[in-house]
Amino acid sequence: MLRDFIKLSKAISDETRVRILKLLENQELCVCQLMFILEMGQSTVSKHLGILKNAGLIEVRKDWTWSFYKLSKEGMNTYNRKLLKFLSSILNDDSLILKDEERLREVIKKDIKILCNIGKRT
Amino acid sequence: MLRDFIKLSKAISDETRVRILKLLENQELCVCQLMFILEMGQSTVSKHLGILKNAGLIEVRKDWTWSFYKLSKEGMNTYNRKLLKFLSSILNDDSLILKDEERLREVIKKDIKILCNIGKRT
DNA sequence: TATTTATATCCCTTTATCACGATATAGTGA
DNA sequence: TCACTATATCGTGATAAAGGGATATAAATA
Repeated sequence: MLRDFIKLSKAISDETRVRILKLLENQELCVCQLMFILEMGQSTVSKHLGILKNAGLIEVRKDWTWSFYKLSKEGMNTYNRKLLKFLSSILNDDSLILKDEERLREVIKKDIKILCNIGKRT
Repeated sequence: MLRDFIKLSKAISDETRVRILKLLENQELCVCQLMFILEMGQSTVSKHLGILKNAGLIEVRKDWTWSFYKLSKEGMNTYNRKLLKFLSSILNDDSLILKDEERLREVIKKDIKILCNIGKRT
């Protein structure tokens, strides 16, 4: 349906959301980890994740007190599957994407408990 | 580059522009023909065509007094080529797209000179 | 040259989107 | 139960996009 396609298309028409998708290609991440990498407020990150989830591109896994987001694997329609595959093939040498991945490597070295508290006090 | 991808993505994040692209899959069309099919004002159609052209998805051919738009063939980057191919594979059974193609068949039966005058007086 | 025609551009109004702070919710641990 | 934490949602102001009328431009024609 055209409306579904537009919804999907709008979901990826935002720099922050593309950055999130590219980050999630590496591994699942929680909101506070993304806050740290993207240097954005909690409500902003959460809303972007909501839009991506609503478009069916990502899914959540609740673990302890954190919500871990990852790229959708199952139950995806044709558009979404093709799109994620396409996305994974592009932008891998983009400077901003590379910078984000650099920051991702920092993040996964830190204890998530400490990181999220740091994130909260900035 | 991420910015280019976002620009492309925004270009296809609008129902009217996707309808235009799907119409141009059939054949090249001028502004007044699109006005008739889409039932939209001249400035609106022209602006959408400008956005698609700016994103590199379509190109113009001036013939007589008309500007005929068609899908880009050459000089396209990877994103655009892949995207147009993807677009051609989807939405072909969407009701609105089918309705547009129905209307397209009407349009190409008419003399373009008469059609464009009709379009102007509505 | 003056006029008509097709299209592009400008301007305005309405609507959508983004980012953020504040608040709500839901689960954890004391 | 009460405080704490991670996330979601609400409200708001700023910016961007959509649609359309009015105007500008450029080519064709009288």
